Amino acid sequence: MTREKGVRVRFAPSPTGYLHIGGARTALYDWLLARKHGGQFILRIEDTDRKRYVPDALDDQMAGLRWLGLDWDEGPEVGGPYGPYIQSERQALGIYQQYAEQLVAAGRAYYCFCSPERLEEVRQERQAHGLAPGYDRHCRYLTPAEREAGIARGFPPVIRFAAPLEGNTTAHDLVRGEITVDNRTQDDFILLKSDGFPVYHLAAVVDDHLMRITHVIRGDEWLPSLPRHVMLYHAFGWELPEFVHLSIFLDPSGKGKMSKRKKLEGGGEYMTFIREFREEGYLPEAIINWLALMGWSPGLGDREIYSRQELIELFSLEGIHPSPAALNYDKAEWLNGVYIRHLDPDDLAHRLLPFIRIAGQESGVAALAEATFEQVRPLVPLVQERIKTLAEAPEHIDFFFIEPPTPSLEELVPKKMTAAETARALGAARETLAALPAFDHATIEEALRSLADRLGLKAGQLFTPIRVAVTGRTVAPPLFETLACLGREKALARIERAERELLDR
RNA sequence: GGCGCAUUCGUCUAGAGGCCUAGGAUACUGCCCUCUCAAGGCAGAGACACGGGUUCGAAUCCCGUAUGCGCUACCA
Repeated sequence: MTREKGVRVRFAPSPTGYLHIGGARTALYDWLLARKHGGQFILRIEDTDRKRYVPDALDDQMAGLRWLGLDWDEGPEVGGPYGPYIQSERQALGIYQQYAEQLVAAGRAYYCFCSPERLEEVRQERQAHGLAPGYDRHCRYLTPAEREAGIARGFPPVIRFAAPLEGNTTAHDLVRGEITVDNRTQDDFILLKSDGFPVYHLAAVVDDHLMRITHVIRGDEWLPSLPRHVMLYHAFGWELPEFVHLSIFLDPSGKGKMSKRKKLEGGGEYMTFIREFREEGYLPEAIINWLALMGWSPGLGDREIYSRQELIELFSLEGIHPSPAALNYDKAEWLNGVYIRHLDPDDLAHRLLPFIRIAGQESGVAALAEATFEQVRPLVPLVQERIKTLAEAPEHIDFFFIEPPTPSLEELVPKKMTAAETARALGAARETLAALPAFDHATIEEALRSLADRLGLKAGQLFTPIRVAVTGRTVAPPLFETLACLGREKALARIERAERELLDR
């Protein structure tokens, strides 16, 4: 049933906001289908609502898609044989006007001169009578003279679709099956607005046809208007594409629709824009993996990690779920951690660098803000399996760049030890470290472990004060690697500082 | 209000009439490992919305109820 050859799919966002997580998932499914079948993924911009236009939205949408690696074969900036790919530009060419007029000429559409005020009155009256709110088809039955009078009045008309007055319309959705509506429940909806711009229904149908789209994958909110689109295809005499309506995302509680940035019960906020995931230090490959499995399943049942290539190979429309999904941020974090751990250390260092610099700028720490790849690369093994997002890295390694605050006695002194004992242990450790022929992980570990033995201390009793002295905190990366990375000079100085702190009190 | 879509552990999901004592993942809890934190290993708790059918047999098919969501614009 699926026409697999020559698959052409489009992602058609409106530039009314930043690239949203739900939009990104739609784009991903489009892209996966196109890549799987060697077809084309087209980006089309539906900017027919000039009131809601947001200037930097388009750039954000494209940047988001590119960050995710969802490259489009036709669309803005890359061109293609069916352009232009921005609807306002197509409108300027008269494309929608032409097709709307074609329906008027065929008796399948008509000019409507009703004012917004009259439409509002009609709506209220119909509602008061328990009817579905909608248009009363007043202008559908205008005489030629009345039509002339309307035009003469100078009020720019809209063009409405003359919906069939009887019978049924049947539409198909690949994941939901057949949907049949009674045509009497359908409104004479507007095709062309009085400003000459098309309404979504006209623009989408015309462009999908003209661009030879084979599969329309879009949000669930379009399902109720699918019959309208089918009617339009029929009126034009065009072949129908396949339709797939994706269910929406719910907020993390699973109770409400997730739309704009919203508050969590706990008081926090959750992310909804792709740019936020990027800024929080998520890897695009992790987001792809996460999103792919949110609303679709390869049916294998026992795997969570899929590479981009595997997703392309396994993807199929049949695996798409009809039910809404609540965003599982915990899983996104976990997945991101998995991907970070699998990264090549050089690669991770490059990705970490901007986050470290930004953290430095925000905290006013010049050494962090000016961090270099050469400085960061040796620290990668210390953080790689400890971070879930790139943005968490700076807080793990900032003490390499800046003198940590003097630790408190409470942090410094292990349980069952006195301040004096701790100071003695630190002194012994300092002397041992100072005398070491080399200052690498293995040498340090061997020396410190045997020192603990000689002092009759447990490993933790010796290592904890050293860690606190050197890093300024009780939770830090493994000690020996940390010391080796810090360098002997700084390590010794910090230990000595802690000793003084212990003795002074 | 009308019309439509949906309903398996908290969450993402496997499940196409007997393979289900309902599987995996995440999150949570405990134990192990261990220089802290992680990572890793093991274990535990946790679901077929409800009610009727159909059938020898239903998470799977049908009907109803409930709940959630969507649409009902010269927005998309």
